[in-house]
Amino acid sequence: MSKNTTREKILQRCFEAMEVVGFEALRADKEVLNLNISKGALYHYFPSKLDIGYAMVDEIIKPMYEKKWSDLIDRTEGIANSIYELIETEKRNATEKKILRGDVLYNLMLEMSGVDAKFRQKLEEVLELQVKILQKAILAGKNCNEIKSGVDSRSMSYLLIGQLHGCYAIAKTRASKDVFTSMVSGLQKQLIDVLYVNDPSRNAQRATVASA
Amino acid sequence: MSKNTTREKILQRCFEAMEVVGFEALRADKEVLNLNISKGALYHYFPSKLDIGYAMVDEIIKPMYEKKWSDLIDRTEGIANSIYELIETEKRNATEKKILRGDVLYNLMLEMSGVDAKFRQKLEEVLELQVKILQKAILAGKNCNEIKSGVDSRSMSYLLIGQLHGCYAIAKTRASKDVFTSMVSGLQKQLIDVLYVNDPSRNAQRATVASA
DNA sequence: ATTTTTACAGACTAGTTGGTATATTTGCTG
DNA sequence: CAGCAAATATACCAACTAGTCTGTAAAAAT
Repeated sequence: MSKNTTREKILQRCFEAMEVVGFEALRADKEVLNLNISKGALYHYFPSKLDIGYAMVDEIIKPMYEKKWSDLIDRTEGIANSIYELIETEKRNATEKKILRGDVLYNLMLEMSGVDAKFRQKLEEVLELQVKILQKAILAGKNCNEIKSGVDSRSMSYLLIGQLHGCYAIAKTRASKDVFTSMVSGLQKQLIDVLYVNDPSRNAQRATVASA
Repeated sequence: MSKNTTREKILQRCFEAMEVVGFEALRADKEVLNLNISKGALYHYFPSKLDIGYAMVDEIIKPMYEKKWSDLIDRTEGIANSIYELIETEKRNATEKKILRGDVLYNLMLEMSGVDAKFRQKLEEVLELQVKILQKAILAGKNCNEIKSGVDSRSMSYLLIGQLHGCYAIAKTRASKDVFTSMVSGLQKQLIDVLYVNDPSRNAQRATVASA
């Protein structure tokens, strides 16, 4: 899978630790020591801790979130259904542990946006990447009459991504996976009212029954 | 206003600093030194830094968020309008600086929920306080036929508060007040579709014209 | 073959952190 | 005013932080 170079091993390990504790609390030298990689090697590949952070965003997080929405890229039909299904996946993938950690990108956004300008800019890129994919999909959904013509694709994309963020944040504080799933379900219901011409949850049910 | 005791001065100053940099980055001793209060006094009133945090949540943040939603407490009519107006206020109060900082409670939730159990529990209390006020209001709104009977008051409350959180988070990363106001406007439009029997934005317009 | 560059190792440092120990002052009570 | 506790000052500390320094072994270039 991964190239398994020292640099990539460092990055992966630091990312996994950062997912759990956040960036500021990450102790990069201690993490890599567990891989029998010395501090010298660490600072050979990365001039500073912040540079590890930048690399994590560019090389791990950005591709990760691009993949997350990849179902929507260059679609011309079945879009309403796909969006609904992607949100459904978000629920399915939730575990108690993941909810306690929250979403890596969202956590980083709140932690680092105010701390370092370059970090903020890189996180903004990832955010914008998601928004653009979603925006294009909503536009296409309007074209094929699956999505109501009244919705503004750009602001709806921001809102939807922000709303998902909200679900993660509240569920993290409530420390409850159930809170997360029920909030996301509520979000889906809202979308059916606001976004879709037809109700995609029916298709989803059909699909679920068919695959059972 | 405030009692101006040493303890309260410490708490207020630490809170103001914490609003900007977060809890972990707060240097309580250096903050109070600027008030000519020594480290000895600080640790006389608070056994540890975490205890300062707990006190900030209990004595400053909790009342702050209770006040924020106080318009909804024990109301029996004009509820849809009041909710709409409170969200409108959120937009009005936004400044570029505030958006860069984000919302104190939300920031703390993401920063501290995973770090300290007692902190999480205290933040959960504040969250729950807001949810309960909103939930009661939505219930009352259903009673007086201002809010659609189909909505579940509890999950809708969570969702609404989470959605506001989402607006703050995205706007912080985009570093733009405009992003915030446009997201909140989008949220209001959704609520009109999903929540309200009549469109409260018309009343709001009427009220705005009348007060001008 | 020799020089140069890359990749690493690990001891070391300067600065910071939250917190303590001890001494001194203040304000109250009898 | 004596005595005592609360309030405050200040020097101090151990642990920890990100990052540097010096050195070396292997690879690559010349």
